[in-house]
Amino acid sequence: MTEHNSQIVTRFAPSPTGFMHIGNLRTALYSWLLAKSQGGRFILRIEDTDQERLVPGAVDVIMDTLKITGLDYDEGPGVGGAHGPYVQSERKEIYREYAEQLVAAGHAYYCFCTPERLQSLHDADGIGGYDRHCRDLSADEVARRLAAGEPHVIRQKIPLTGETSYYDEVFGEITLANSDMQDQILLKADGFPTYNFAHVVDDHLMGVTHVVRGSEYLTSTPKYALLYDAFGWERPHYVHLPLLMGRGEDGKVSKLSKRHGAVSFQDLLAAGYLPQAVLYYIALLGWCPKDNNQEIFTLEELTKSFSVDAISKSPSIFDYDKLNWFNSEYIKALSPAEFAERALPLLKETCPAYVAYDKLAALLHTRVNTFAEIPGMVDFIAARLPFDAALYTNKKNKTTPELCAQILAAVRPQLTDALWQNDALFALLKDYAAASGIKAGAVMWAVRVAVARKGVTPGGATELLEVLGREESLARIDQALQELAE
RNA sequence: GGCACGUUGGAGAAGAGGUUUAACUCACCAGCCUUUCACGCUGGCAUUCAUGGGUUCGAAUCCCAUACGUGUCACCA
Repeated sequence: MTEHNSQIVTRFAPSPTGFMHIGNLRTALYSWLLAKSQGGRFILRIEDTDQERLVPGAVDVIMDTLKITGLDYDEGPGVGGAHGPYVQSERKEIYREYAEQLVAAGHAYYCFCTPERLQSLHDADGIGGYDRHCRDLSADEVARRLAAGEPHVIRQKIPLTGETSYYDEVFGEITLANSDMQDQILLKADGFPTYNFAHVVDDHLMGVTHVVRGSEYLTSTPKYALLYDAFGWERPHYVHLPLLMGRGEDGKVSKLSKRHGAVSFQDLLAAGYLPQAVLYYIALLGWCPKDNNQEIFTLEELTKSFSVDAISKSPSIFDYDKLNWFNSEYIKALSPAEFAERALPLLKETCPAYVAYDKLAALLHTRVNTFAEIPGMVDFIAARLPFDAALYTNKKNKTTPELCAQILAAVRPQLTDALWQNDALFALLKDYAAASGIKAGAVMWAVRVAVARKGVTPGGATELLEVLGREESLARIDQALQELAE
């Protein structure tokens, strides 16, 4: 940061695609953090200049996401501000004006080439740029074709020689030969600007001091810098972020995308992740707090420790294992009531009415990574699983089907209605173990397996009895006794 | 293919010439605890920082080359 005397202004400028990619969310987060950690302002701007990709309701998705995550903005759609409108399609006239200003100054030119001709310039791999066919058209010809209403675009006139550099706050000095840059399109034939042009005009007009975005823009930024120069505007500070990658099933790493699984914020929420778990997990991808604190629970804490110089240059791989751990930590941090509020609907939906939902929820609280796992964890309650004799043999507790049958037969008559509560049930089984000389673990194992018919359950034997209720428990034990006899 | 950027363990990473026998977290493994699993606790998990050179008394940290990876070369952003 070199600019301390004036206020920092950052922005998040997504295009409304209908979903919030997790990489975009991280960009929004860092952009927000940069502004807020310096007492600056944060702007939301919608980049919807591609008329062919308009998605209805997509702006709401963006606004909802920022709302849920607490990334509030000082200016933007819905809240207004002094530099509006904040939706690019509503600023169409502004771009034309500035583009023509550039043409007049000799930094841009009209191009009448057809999309077909442009297409033919690309090789088989789609590589190969514009040949600057219209760069030196005479003023007369341009005027004539314009008057004739010929479709046209406006392109940036990149210097043919020399090189352009800029300083990136993360990557340092970046230099590109001007000859390696294309005369990119500024204004499209439909009159809308391209991203390449619109964001420069808007960032300047909106007073953005720090541009925070993904590193895929690292090598196109010199062109933008040239645009600032052509206008005589002060260039902003650039903060390019390392990419978020995913590892595919083939083991290859590439830009995080749908083929890696759930990668949009709403997909992750739907998969049972908590908003803050997602937010704070991605905060740690490409950035590390100085104290290396892995568990951050508030945006304030994050804001306090955020600094641009701690952003890493190398791409990071999105790891669902760690996200799961994060999520389980945040779930554990929930109060029992908060947990129940989210878990209960799921339990009522999947489990029969005789189930003690509250007790079950309490058992699940510390054992769950995501809410989406719950149905799978309680499947044995929702319906009786098929008999599996192998479960009755447990090495550690030294159980065999015969022993289990013996235990169940002995215990079953003592299971009276009166003691249907975990502690009492537990005491009963413990007493039986002591009296019979059988290991407590074996007794518990027999009962739990008989009742659950599953090896891994969200609770011990008597906890499950309590959850299932007396009637269902006894029915399951009777069934087990019968099956073991056969 | 050109250009740009990157490279510390399976993953996130600390480290910014000597106090590093490379921190911490996830995952994994082992043990303990235990009414199973989980939780919790304890311990293990890179003699090595992509490779090869060089600079230096000394390098993960500086330089060069190579390899590999990623990004980018659209009337998409």
